[in-house]
Amino acid sequence: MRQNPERRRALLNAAIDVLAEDGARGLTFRAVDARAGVPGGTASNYFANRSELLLQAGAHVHVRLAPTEEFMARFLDSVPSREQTRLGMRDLLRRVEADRNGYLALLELRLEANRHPGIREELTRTIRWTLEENVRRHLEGGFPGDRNTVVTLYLAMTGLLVEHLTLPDVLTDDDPESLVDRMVAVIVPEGRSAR
Amino acid sequence: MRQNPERRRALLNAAIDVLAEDGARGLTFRAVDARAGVPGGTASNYFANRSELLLQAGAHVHVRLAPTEEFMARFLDSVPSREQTRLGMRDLLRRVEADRNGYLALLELRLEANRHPGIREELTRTIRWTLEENVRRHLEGGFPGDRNTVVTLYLAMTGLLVEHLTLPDVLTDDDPESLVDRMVAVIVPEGRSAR
DNA sequence: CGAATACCACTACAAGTAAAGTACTACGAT
DNA sequence: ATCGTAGTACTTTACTTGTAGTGGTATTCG
Repeated sequence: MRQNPERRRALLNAAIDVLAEDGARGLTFRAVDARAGVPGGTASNYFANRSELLLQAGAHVHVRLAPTEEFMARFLDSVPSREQTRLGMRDLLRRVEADRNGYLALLELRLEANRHPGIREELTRTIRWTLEENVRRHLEGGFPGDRNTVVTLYLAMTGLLVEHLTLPDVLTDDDPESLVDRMVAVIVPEGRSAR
Repeated sequence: MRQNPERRRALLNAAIDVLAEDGARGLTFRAVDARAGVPGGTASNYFANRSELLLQAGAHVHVRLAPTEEFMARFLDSVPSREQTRLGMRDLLRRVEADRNGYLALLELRLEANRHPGIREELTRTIRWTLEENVRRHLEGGFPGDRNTVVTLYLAMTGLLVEHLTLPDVLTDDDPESLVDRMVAVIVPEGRSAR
């Protein structure tokens, strides 16, 4: 088993792109080699088997999709309001559009989770933590709405991203940005926090 | 090319189950044969190639997931209210839980849509029509809320179903039914129609 | 009523494809 | 000089597909 961490990262990024572009069906060692631009057989030397590759790709996807520290700092410093929440959702949309493959790979991994308990645990833990962090920051920061508001927002945003990435022409009357705006307007109350 | 419609339907149902259980990676003619309990080579005789199989499975999934006529009639006869909307969402959840594989296959097909324009068109057309029908019925029926309400509800419900089917333990504090209830409470205004 | 025909189920085969794993050589860094 | 890695090449295995061929059944026509 080879150890070069830089190359390992490159292979994981390639695996994420392969997942997004060719689906779980296309995720083979050789396909990852090709996508990473390394000679055939390399991925074999870095991952014991397909499951191991999937698992590590699942962990790496969150690194790629995480918000920048800079944005988080700015968000936490702001005056809590519905408008700030709107900007937060817009930033999420922007990040996903900037790394379309990352989020598509996450969707592929969600479906793989039905078959691989290891991946299910990994994704559940990470996504659950992210959601709970969002709830905590929202409530402690004094943003308008309660837990249900945040959870509903999370679900609607998930639906929007799925729709936008897989069947963009279903919601073609609206560009996704204004769709986000109107979604926030429906879900988040206007005033300060309810509780 | 064989024509027996009963057998064709059985093969399509088997294809949907294979998609859900083994993913796009596992969808081969032989796997469909095995799942349908027919001798090997049968699916080859009913579908020209894999794309054709996917396309017809995509069309058939909507047949499996469609609400019963009986429910629709009862819904249309009811007095419009947030409570009725809640029951409608609960029924959707019930249907999806009753045909878990159908909805999972739909998610697999959504991801395949990124690669097959034919499937993308098929799914876009059907899902778009369904959404627009929901909007129309909601508004014409005098249910509370406007277009944004219905679209937001659709997106949140999509997110909820994705979450519930792929990573059920992310939202484990709440059983999905009460989650639906609270989601509707957040999104749909209490009173009669706003416009 | 019987025979012919058309369709289908099922078995079996043949060939092609691709994926995985590993052995081997060369190279570079320590 | 040695250890770990890059890169190449080969072998083996497994899987998938497509189709030919056979036998059975239902339907239609004389």
